[in-house]
Amino acid sequence: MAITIESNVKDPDRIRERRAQIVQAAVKLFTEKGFHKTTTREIARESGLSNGAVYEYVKSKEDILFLVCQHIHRAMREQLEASLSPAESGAGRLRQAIRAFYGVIERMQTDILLIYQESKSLPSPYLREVLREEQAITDVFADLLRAGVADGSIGADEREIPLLAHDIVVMGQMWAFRRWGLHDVSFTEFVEQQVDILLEACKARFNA
Amino acid sequence: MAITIESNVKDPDRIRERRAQIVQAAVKLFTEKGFHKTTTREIARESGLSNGAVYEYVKSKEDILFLVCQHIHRAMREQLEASLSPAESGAGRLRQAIRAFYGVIERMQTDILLIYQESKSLPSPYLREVLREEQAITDVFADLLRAGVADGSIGADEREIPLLAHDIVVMGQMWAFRRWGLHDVSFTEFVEQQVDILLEACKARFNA
Amino acid sequence: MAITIESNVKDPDRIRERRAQIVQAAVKLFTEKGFHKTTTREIARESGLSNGAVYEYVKSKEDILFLVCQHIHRAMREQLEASLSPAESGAGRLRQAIRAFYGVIERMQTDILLIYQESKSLPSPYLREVLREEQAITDVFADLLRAGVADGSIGADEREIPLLAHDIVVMGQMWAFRRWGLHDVSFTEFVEQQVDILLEACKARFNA
Amino acid sequence: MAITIESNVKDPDRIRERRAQIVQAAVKLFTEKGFHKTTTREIARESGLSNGAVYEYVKSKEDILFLVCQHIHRAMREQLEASLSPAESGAGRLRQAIRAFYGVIERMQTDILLIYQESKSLPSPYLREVLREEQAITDVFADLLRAGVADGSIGADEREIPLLAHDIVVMGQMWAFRRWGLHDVSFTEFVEQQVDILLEACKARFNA
DNA sequence: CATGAATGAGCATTCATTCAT
DNA sequence: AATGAATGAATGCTCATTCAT
Repeated sequence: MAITIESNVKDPDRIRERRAQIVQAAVKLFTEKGFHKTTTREIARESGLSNGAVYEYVKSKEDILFLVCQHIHRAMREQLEASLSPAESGAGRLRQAIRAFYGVIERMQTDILLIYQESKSLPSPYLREVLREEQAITDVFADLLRAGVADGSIGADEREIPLLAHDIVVMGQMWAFRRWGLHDVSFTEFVEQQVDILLEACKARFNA
Repeated sequence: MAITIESNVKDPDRIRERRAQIVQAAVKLFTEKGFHKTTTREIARESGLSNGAVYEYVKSKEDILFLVCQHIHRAMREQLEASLSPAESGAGRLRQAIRAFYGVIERMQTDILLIYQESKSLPSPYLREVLREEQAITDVFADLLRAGVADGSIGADEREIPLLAHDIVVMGQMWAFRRWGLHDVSFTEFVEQQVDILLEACKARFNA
Repeated sequence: MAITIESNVKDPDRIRERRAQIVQAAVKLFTEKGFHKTTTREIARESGLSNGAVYEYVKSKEDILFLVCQHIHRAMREQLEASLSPAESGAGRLRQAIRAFYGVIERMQTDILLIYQESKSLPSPYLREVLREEQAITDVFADLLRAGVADGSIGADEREIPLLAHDIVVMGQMWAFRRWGLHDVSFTEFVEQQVDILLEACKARFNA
Repeated sequence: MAITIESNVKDPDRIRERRAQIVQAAVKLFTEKGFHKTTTREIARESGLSNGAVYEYVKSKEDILFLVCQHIHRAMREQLEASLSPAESGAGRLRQAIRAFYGVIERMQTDILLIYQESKSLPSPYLREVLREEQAITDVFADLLRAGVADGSIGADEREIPLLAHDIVVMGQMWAFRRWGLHDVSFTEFVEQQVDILLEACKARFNA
C-alpha cells in the first residue's frame, strides 16, 4: 500500500543516509525558492552529491518532492505522538492533543507551508499518499473526539465528527498558511482562542 | 495603489475584451494543469490569440496569473456583495454573510483552489496585492463582527475579532482546498455546522 | 547610380519631412543603443510617427540605417565644404582642408562612430553606396594633394597619393573611434600633431 | 583583474578544448554573417556540440564574443612577439616591430575586422578588457618609441609619443578596415609607405 | 495617408535526465 | 557506486513587418 521510491542502489542503510541528505537539501531549497524554481543540480550541490548520484536514489524530481512531504509528515507525527500526554477524560486528552499539535505547527511552520504550496505538483499516486497522511492526522482527532463521546466528556454528534476533525487541523494550520494576516496575534492567544472555539464546538465537558 | 498591468495596446475596450479572453483561457488551463505546466502558447491558442498578441496585452506570464487572481477576487466580491441582504441584527447579518460567502465558495471552488495553489508564484508586488484582497474579504467579516458587538447581538471581545474573521474565511475555504477529505459531508451540512460553530464562537445572540 | 529608397507616399516634400523625423530619431537611438538593440517601434515613437507610418516612408529597418548614414555623410560634406577657405598654395589649401575636416570630425564624433560601428549591417548595395561616399571624402584629399603637386607645393609622388589620402582621413577619424585611448590628448594637440605628420609625409613646401 | 568566463564543467583541459571548438566555429560564423545574425544554434552545430553543451562552457552569447576577441588578441600578441627581432638601435627595433605588426595584420585581416565591427556588442566589463588589450598593443609601440628616445635614435618629444603609438597601430589596422579603398595598393607598398611616414614622424635617425 | 493591432517565425537559454567512464 | 559531461526538447518572449480600417 505504502508507496516505495525505487533506487538503483542495494544497501538500504546507504539509501537511507543519502536520501536524508537529499531531503534536507530539498527542504531548504524548496522552502526558499519553491519546487519549480529549484533545479535538481542545486539539490545535488546542496546535498553534497553529484548530479548523477541523486538519480541513483530517486527516479525523478517529483520523487524528491514526495520524499520531502513524507519526511515532513513523519516528523509531524513523531512530534505529535511524543507530546501527547494521557489525561483523565476524553475531552482533556483532546485539548492536550490540539495544543500539542498546534505547537508542532508552530515549530514546523515553513514545512507545513511547503506541503500546502507544493504538494499539488506531485504525480497523483504520490499525491494520494500525501493526502492519506493528512487524513491520518485528521483521524487522530476524529478518534479522540469519538473517545470523548464514548466517555461522555464530549457531546458532539457522530455526524459532526469528521468535519470537526478537519476544523481542528485547518484552524491550526492556518497559523502557517495565513501567517501574513496574523501578525498581530501572538501564538499563545491564537492557541487559546482556537482551542476555546473548538472545544465549545465539540461540546466538551470537563467535569464529565 | 492598485497595480496596473501595462499593455502596448491603447484602446481600453479592446484591452478589456482581449484580457477577458486571456483570463478565461488561463483559468481553464491553470485549473487543469497548474500554472507552471501551462505554456504561454497554450494560453494563446485557447484564447484564440496569436503568440505575439498575448504579449500585446500582458508583459509576462506572471502578469497573466495576476490578472487571473484579480479576476477571481473581483468575481468573489461581486457575488458576495450581491448576496448580502440586510437583516435586523448584526448577528443576523453576519450569519447571512457567512452563508452567502460559503455559497460563493461552493460555486467558485476551483477558482479558489487555483488562488490557494498558484498565488505563491506571483512576483511579490503582485502577491502583496492579492493578499491585500484576501485581507479585504476577511475585513468584511471583521466589520460585521464589530457591528454586531456594537448593537449587542454579538458578545465577542475586540481582541478576538481579527482571528474570528480569519476563522470564518478559512473554515469556508476549506470546502475548496480540503475537498478530498470532505466527500462524505454535504454542502448543506457543511454550512450549517460551520455556521453554528462560528456563531457560537462569536457569542451571537439573535434575541438581542 | 545613387540609391533611392522607395516610399508609398507621393508628395516629395512630405517624404523629406517625415524621413527627417525618422532619421533624427534613429540617430539618437542608434547612438545610444546601437542599431540592433533599437526597435522600429522605438524609432516610431521617438519620431512621433505611428508604427505603420514609418513603413510608408521606408521599406525596412536597414533602409533607416542607410538613410542615417546618408544623412551623416551629407552633413559632413556640407560642413567640410563650408569651411574650406581658399589659400595661396596647394599645400596651404590642403592644410586648411585637413584642419576643417578634423573640426567636422570633432563636432560629429558620435555620428562618425555610428557609421564605423553600424554600417556593416547594411545590405550590400547600401554598403557600397556608403563606402562610395567615404571614398568621395577621401578623394577630396587626393585631389588637393594632386593640386599641390601640380603647383609644386607638395612633393609627394603620384603613387603615394591614394594611400596618403586615406591616411589623412583615418588619422582624423581615429579621434572618433579611438576616443577611449586619447583622453590625455587635447583636440588642438591632436590636430597639430597629425597635421604636422601628414604635411611632412606629403612633402609640403609652403614657400613654394 | 583578468576576466574569467564561468563554466559548469570542472576539467580545465576539457574546457580549453571545447572552448577552442566554440571559438573556432564562432570566428567563422561571426566573420561570415556578423555577431547578431549568427545564432547560438549555428555555433553549436558548427562546433560539433549540442545546444546545451555550449552553455556548459559559456554563460551567454556575449561570453562567446568575448572569448573570440580574447583569442584573436592572444594570437596577435603571440605572433607579434614571435616576430620581433633585436636590432641595434631603438629606431631599428621600432621599424622591425612595425613591419612585424603589419605582417600580423595582413595575416589576421578578417579577425581584426571582426574585433573592429563587433566588439561594441560586448557588455561593458568585457569591452573594457578588450580595449585594455588594444591599449597594451599600442603601449608596445609607445615603449619602443621611448627606448629610441633614450638611445637618441628617435627625436620625438615625450608629449607626442602616445598619439604616435596610436598612429602606428591605426595606420596598420586600416589595411583591415579600409580594405575596400586600398585595392590598388600592394601590401608591400602599403607597409613601406606607412613605415616611412611613421619613422619620419618619429624623427628616427638610423645613424644615431 | 495614417493608424495601431496582429502576426508568427525566430532566438537565447534552461534543465531534467542519461550514460559512458 | 559515483561522477559529471552531454543531451535536446521545451519555453518565455521579441520584433520586423503587414494590413484592415
